[in-house]
Amino acid sequence: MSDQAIPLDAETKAFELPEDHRDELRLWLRLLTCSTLIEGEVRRRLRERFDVTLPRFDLMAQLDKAPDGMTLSDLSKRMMVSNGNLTGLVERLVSSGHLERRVSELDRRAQIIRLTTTGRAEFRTMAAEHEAWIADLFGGLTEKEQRDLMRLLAKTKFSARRAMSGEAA
Amino acid sequence: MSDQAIPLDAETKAFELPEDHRDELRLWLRLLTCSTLIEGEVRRRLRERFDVTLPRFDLMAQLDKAPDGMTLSDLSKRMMVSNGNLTGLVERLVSSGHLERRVSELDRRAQIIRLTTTGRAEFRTMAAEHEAWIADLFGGLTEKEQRDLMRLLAKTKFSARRAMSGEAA
DNA sequence: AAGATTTATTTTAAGCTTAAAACAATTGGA
DNA sequence: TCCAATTGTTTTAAGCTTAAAATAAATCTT
Repeated sequence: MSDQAIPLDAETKAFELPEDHRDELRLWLRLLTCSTLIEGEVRRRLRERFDVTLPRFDLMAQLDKAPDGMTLSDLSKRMMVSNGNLTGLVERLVSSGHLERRVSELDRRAQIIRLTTTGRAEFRTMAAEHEAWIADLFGGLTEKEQRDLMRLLAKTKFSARRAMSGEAA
Repeated sequence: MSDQAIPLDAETKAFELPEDHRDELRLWLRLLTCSTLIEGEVRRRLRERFDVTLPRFDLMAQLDKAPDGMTLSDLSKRMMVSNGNLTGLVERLVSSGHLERRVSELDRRAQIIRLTTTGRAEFRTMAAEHEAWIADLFGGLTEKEQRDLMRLLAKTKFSARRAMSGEAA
């Protein structure tokens, strides 16, 4: 009779055996590689073609969807970046004439940020080209593959959010 | 007879009609959201649990796989970051005793960077926990879904690389 | 209404990141 | 050999990013 018997039933976690999670790690690294690769290329092209940074483009993209403007807090939630980050970003885009800020009438702490006419026009030019780049970068996937990937990423997002909100699997 | 007749055959691109690429854009934004979400959480936990930044963790991860060390150039290729970026990162980790550098005997321009004994031990502690976090974050996907996602991301990476190397679809 | 809490934003300090220029050592020819 | 091109690294300038502290206005409680 063996002294170091290990339960055959994997569900029996009495010994808290270190499980092998290398597959999930590989999956994460691949997801990160894809994201980094594409983001880097988009960043490079935005700089090259329009002399604009990706964070500025992203900020303008959010505002383009909100004709009446948004507050900094709304923006920071949408963009998943810190409030302090936006302060500087908005400041630079106001200086360059792409954005305008006005104090909210309902809440004197808050500012409403909006695209200027120029800012909106410039953004739309960039956005059209940007959209074509993305289509090109994902062009090697069939429509079905794109749909499948879309679905799996939705599930991944949901899975991560649940794990982040502190639950049991 | 209509003046603004549009060719019924979508393949006939004589007019270069602006195509609709919103689906690819949505796919890209979802990929980016997943990546940002998970990366942010990993960053937060690394700081909270080990007081370490993600770039430092990533650098140590590369070096852990190379017992004999790597040059800065090798590292920058692997990590997809600039050389100048690594200079500072390595400098800080050498200061903290996690890394050591020695001049290559074959090429006096190059330095070989390695984990110190301490650095390696600390990294492995962190890596084990990190792996469990990732498994948790991806835990909502079945094994099949993980395999499918893996395959689709491989294809995405391939697609992006091809688009970046300047080819026709 | 006063005081406590929350919410919106800015500031600060530190670190990450890049592109471009500079520098240094190596390699490949003529 | 000498010189040009390449390769490995650092420096510089600018901008991005965050967490934490500070400030200010609104809201809630009693």
